[in-house]
Amino acid sequence: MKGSKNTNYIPNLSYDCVIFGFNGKTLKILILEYHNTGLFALPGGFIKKNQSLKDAVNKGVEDRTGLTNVFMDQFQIFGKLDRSDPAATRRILDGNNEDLEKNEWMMERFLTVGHYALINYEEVDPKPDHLSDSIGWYDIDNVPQLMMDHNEIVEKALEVLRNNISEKLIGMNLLPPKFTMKQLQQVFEAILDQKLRRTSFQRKMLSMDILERHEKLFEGKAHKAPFLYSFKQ
Amino acid sequence: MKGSKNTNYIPNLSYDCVIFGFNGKTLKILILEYHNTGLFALPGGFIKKNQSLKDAVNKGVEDRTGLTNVFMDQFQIFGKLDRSDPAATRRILDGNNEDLEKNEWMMERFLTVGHYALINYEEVDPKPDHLSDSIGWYDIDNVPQLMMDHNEIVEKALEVLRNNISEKLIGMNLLPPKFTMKQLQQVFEAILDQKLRRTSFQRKMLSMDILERHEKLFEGKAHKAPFLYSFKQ
DNA sequence: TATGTATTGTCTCACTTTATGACAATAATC
DNA sequence: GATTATTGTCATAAAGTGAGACAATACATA
Repeated sequence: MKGSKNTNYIPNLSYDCVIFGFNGKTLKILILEYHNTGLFALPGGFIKKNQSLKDAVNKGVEDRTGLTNVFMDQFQIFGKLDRSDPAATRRILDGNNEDLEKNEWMMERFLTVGHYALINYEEVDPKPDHLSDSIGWYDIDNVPQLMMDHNEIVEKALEVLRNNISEKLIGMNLLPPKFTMKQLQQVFEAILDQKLRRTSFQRKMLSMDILERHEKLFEGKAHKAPFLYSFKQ
Repeated sequence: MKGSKNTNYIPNLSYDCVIFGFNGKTLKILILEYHNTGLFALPGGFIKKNQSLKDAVNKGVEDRTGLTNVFMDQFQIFGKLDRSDPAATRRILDGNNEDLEKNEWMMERFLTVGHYALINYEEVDPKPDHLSDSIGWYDIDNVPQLMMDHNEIVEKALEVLRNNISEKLIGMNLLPPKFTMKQLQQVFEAILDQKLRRTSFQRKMLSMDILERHEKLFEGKAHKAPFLYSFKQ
């Protein structure tokens, strides 16, 4: 996008992605901060004219996390008239010494396609892109003020994640390939933001016939070692 | 959009809407046929540059059904590279003696925002728009071949409807304000495409405390008259 | 080596929800 | 007045869930 009129991208349309990770205790999301602006935002970008939406988002997430084959889903397009903020865009371009005139198209109204991604926190090495100072993990209940309507996008993403966790079993994407029952429970608890009963949870998970039991995990702790599990198939 | 370059609309972005109705027996959707083309399609359209996505879709549905305040929700954006079909668009414009050059922008790649709407079948008087020959109801299991990826959009819409019917109680939008328990059950059965148990269904609906019971409905049939219900609030 | 500690896997019992069938009530017909 | 089809509700069985109990066990400590 650097130093050119917009001949490459679909105009007026962007994507944003709420990237969830789980560090064993709390649910986190990736947020980036733009150079010299104090502006926080979700990772996002534009769709090339010869690129599918899916490819565009995958590419964006890969660039920022180094991960490929990330579980990801779009959940809503945000299309309000007043959601864009050209002043903020201008500040970002200014802060990076980008040519304003040549990026005029970015000041227009944008609709954005909201996505969420679930990734294994431990495998990720977030990298800031060329416009950003930093990219980092924030606890889901401690998200700073974000630009435009990005806070609303985060709220919606979390809502969708909560609705989907039980039926679609997508929580697996937040864990390493092998995990203990306790870890699985902690993921559910972090997403739903409520305590679950250990015995009921275990019974339910096992009865669903989706887990494969492996060797035990010896952590060196003074108690019975738990089994490791993976998702079947 | 008639006779102008595209200065009014967001380029490369459209909406399509799967409009569901229920005639008492089967679930139906509205499909339109373009003049002199034999092309069937979902009702859809473009978003004006100074119009929110929601307003655009509401307007489109109102124009075609005469209904305002229709229950509607977006469920997915379709963004594959090859989903557009400029040849079909050209046939539609040709069939209506529209100026091809002035509508050149319509031949570009489009992403579309899929919506579904639920309406009271009996209140609707579908009207073809100026490009269309006819608009009419089709049984959900007897949908003709549609242009572009519209069949896929219908499939997805139905899937989303099925997933949402139980938890979000959106089925009410398919019924008149007052209805019998049997009618309500028939809506569920049509959407889920499976028989439900009368007693369990009734008990569940009543236990949810969402229905208000009214006078009985005397249909002139030789059996006990059922109560009429409406949704609370 | 023996004992203590924290956590795990599983079981039990009470309680709630759901499935399935039974049955009386009733609006219209014969 | 008897018949018919459907409705509203109850009875019982089956399945699922909540809450706690308890033995098993991996390691720490003595």
